[in-house]
Amino acid sequence: MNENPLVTKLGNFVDLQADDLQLIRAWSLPAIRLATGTTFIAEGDRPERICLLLEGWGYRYKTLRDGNRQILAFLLPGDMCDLHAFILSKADHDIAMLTDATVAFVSGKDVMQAVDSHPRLTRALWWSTLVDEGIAREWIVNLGRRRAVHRVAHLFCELWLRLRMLGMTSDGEFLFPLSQEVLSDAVAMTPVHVNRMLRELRERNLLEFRDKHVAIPDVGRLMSFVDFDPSYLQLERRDLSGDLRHLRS
Amino acid sequence: MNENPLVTKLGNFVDLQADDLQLIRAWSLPAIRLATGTTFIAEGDRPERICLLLEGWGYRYKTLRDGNRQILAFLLPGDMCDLHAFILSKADHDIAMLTDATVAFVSGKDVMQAVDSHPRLTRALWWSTLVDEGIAREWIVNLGRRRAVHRVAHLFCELWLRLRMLGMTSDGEFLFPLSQEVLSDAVAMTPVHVNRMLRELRERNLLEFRDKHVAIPDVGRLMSFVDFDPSYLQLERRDLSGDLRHLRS
DNA sequence: CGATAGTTTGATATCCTTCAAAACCTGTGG
DNA sequence: CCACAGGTTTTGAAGGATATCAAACTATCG
Repeated sequence: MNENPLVTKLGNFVDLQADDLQLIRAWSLPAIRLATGTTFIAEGDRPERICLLLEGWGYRYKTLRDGNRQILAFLLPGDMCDLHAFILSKADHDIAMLTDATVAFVSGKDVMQAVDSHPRLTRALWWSTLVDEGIAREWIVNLGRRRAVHRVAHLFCELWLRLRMLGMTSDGEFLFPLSQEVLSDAVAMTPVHVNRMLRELRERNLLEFRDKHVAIPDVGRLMSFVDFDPSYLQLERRDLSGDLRHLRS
Repeated sequence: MNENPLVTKLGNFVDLQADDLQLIRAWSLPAIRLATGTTFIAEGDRPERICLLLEGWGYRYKTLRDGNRQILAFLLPGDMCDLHAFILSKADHDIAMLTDATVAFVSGKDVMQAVDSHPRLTRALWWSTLVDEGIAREWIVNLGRRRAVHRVAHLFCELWLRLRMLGMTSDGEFLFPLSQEVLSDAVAMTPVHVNRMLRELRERNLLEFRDKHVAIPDVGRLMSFVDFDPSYLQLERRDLSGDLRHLRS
């Protein structure tokens, strides 16, 4: 967690070289504090700069006309929150902070220049947007085909692995700063029912809650409870064998 | 529909230059016929080549251990079916054909070389994966927050617009080769309930079915019925004003 | 014409929502 | 240190949307 979280994340895909690292570190300054609840991208915005999340939790969501909100993704340190909005030139959903956070704003021009001159970095950024897409697809499966208990449990498995990769877990537990209402908008249920499902998970000894922390007594048991398949998170270092070796280095 | 569908699609984002076009056209040969039901990517595969869909319908899906299937996306002409699987080096879901189809296989090496040498084309491909991500996110909203009737109606709005962009609609109608069972796996309902929702849409004069075609008597009415917001499909040509102009051309 | 897949309808079961209220926290001011 | 206010969590009871089960009907194709 001392390393720049974007470096940690992209390093999972390519061996970044000195100049790539320098670029990323330059992007990460100056660090800016944002308060819980700050919306920094609203649907329809045409962002001029890209927000890199360095610390704290954010989320993407859409609000329907009837006021219902669906959370599309949780944003964790290392995530470039609105890269897609910049590339597509127009945001199709809102992004806001769930906790106090620190971010850095990178000018879009800088990123696009880097894209044109650093193919290795470009591929790494592209890769990271594809991982996000994979997460979105698994979210579809979760909402479409899993029962309430499993839906909630699946989300905790995902968060566990993403946070662990960032070094933000310790001893089978992590900081979980979200209210049950926020959770309910992520798993598409009522807060009341989320509450009951959490109780069930507690009673099955799959999860424990203290202060604002979740503990997972036995990660393996939780994962087998939901039949969790982590491959969509692309956590294993890319395999270097095969045709691609010459493209890296 | 005479133009190469990938050119049509990417042309929506950048003005492709002669060499980009040449490359894409070269990718599109030789054209290969695939029969309905062919699976060409299974979860865990590490594809060496990328499949470009030229004609017909495909779909992405995941199958859970209990046998339930969730369709993640429909693939239409111009879609590079497994680009992400190639970039990520491992497929996290299956891809198969819903109709007879014609495709072209591009070697991954060729694509990656193009990526390193044609920044404009790279950005266009990246853009197209981001549009797919936007579609996936809207799918999340659809499954999470819309009632059955609206869920089905929303899907037809999306298909209408995507097909129209490709010139595959005529006169308020299009070829819809899917069974209600396939549809039910896309909208996460039982086939029985899909059937009832289709009846309701028919009774409301929002949709009509003949042979294997759907007709939408009044697209505007269908869209306002679901409160459909097309912005996630990124159909408007990218706005050329602002900081970005120098990056294009 | 029969076989097979897809569509349609009905009756009953269930998961989740909705509505309502109590209990519990957390911070704040007196 | 207590009282109080606002948000969050928890519990209960009843209703509704969708699933499940079962079967008839229809279309298509050899």
